[in-house]
Amino acid sequence: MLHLYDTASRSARELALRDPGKVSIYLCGPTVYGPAHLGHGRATLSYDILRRYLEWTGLEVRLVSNITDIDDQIIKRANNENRPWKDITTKCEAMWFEAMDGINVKRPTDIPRATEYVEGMVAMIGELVDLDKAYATDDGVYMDVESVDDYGALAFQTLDDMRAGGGEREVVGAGQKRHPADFVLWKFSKPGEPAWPSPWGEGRPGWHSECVAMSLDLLGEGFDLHCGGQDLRFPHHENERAQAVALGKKFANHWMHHAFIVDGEGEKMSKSIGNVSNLLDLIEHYDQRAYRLVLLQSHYRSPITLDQATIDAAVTSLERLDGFAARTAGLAAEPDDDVIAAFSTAMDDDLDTPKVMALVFDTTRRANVGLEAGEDVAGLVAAVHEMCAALGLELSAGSDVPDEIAAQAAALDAARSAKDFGVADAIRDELQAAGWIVETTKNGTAVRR
RNA sequence: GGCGACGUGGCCGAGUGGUUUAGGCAACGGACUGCAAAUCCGUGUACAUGGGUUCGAUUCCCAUCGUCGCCUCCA
Repeated sequence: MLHLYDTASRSARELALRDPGKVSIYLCGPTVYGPAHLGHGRATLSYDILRRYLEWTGLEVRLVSNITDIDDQIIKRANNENRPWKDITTKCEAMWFEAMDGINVKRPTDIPRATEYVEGMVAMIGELVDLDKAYATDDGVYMDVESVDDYGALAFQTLDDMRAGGGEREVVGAGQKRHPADFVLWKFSKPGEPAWPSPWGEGRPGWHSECVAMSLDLLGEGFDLHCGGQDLRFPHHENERAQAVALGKKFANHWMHHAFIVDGEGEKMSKSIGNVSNLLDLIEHYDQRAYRLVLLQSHYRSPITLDQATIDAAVTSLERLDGFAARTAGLAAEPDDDVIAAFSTAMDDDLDTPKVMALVFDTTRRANVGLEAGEDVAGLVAAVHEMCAALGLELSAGSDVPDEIAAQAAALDAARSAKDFGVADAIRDELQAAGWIVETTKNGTAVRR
């Protein structure tokens, strides 16, 4: 069974399942006000890998991932561009899923939108107010963090320590808050802003409430796993948890956080892989699988550098794996037990995908060696495919070769047999110029792309 | 200032108190090839700096330098 690092307990522990055979996961999704960037890619790819592995082990995964479609950033952009905010959210959501499809990230099983949950959030905030754990001010309704005993459990800091630091930062909503860390649950709207009714006045929900309402509604109390980026650990996840705790509800049983990508300069997010800073550009310019492979070759809790060289290296590695797939295309067998066992062991150890990729490459090499020696390597080949598939990495044995290209390959072989090397080289150059990968095998010339 | 993470060979990136190696990419040498490509074999004073613990540290501890994240709305 999977042992996964748990942020709250700060140790790797078994991912305990509330319901046997089923995994309930909540993943904080995007705010749809711009294109999906490379950072979003790491998030979704990391959890796609987790999800696929869990499914591979035979578990039924329910993955809820929300769309935040009402938020200050959205309003700001709508005002700047003088167009309806829904126009922005609709288009950005469509682009988001286009990007997700492009990097082969499976759709969540549930995709709730914030705007669909406003009533539920109002009801929840009402309960908090009734419990005197939330209160209204002139600009909204705030959560009283001091009413939550263990507030700071995910921040690893007490409220006093938090207050001690961050000196020069502006405290939002300062004047009327009971504590500087109190966060907004409901924001009163200004004229012209999108607004929903509430007992305290028209407004919109704060960011931290939607995930609580949605996760508890769709997954129920004590769901298995809550995921997101390390920057969400605090304040977002802390604040989600605070609301659930204040309501007396059991929240996530396990917390998983992934690290960021940085660019070659060590900045938080890449702005310069070539000209690429968003996912759709990346997919357009590079092998879609390259980013996934880069992530698989490092650990999800380590920050990684993503620059031109990193992507290029991954693209080359993929060509190597594709070449292997092409070379072994006809072989079919049950995957080698030992390899698969090693795979499971590594994955169960906090998703040790770097070790798994080392295993994939080692297995590939062993199979290549066996192949030349004329041994039966079908089990190894099948194991490579099994592992890659379980990680969402699809190997390509190449597309169909048109008759005319096959004819050229045959002509190349004929020229070589006749020791007519000038002709042979010319044909090879021609094929390569047309984008075909030309390989010489024992059975003659093989082409693919 | 507080909290968290991190500094590994040309690059990316795992890992470990001690004999032989993560893995990928690149480079170089070799096998194979008509030549290549692919594949395979082999090669490279690696573990930020200074102390300490230890028979022995890249791995543990302390300090220093540097990097990154969070400390109110960013994956």
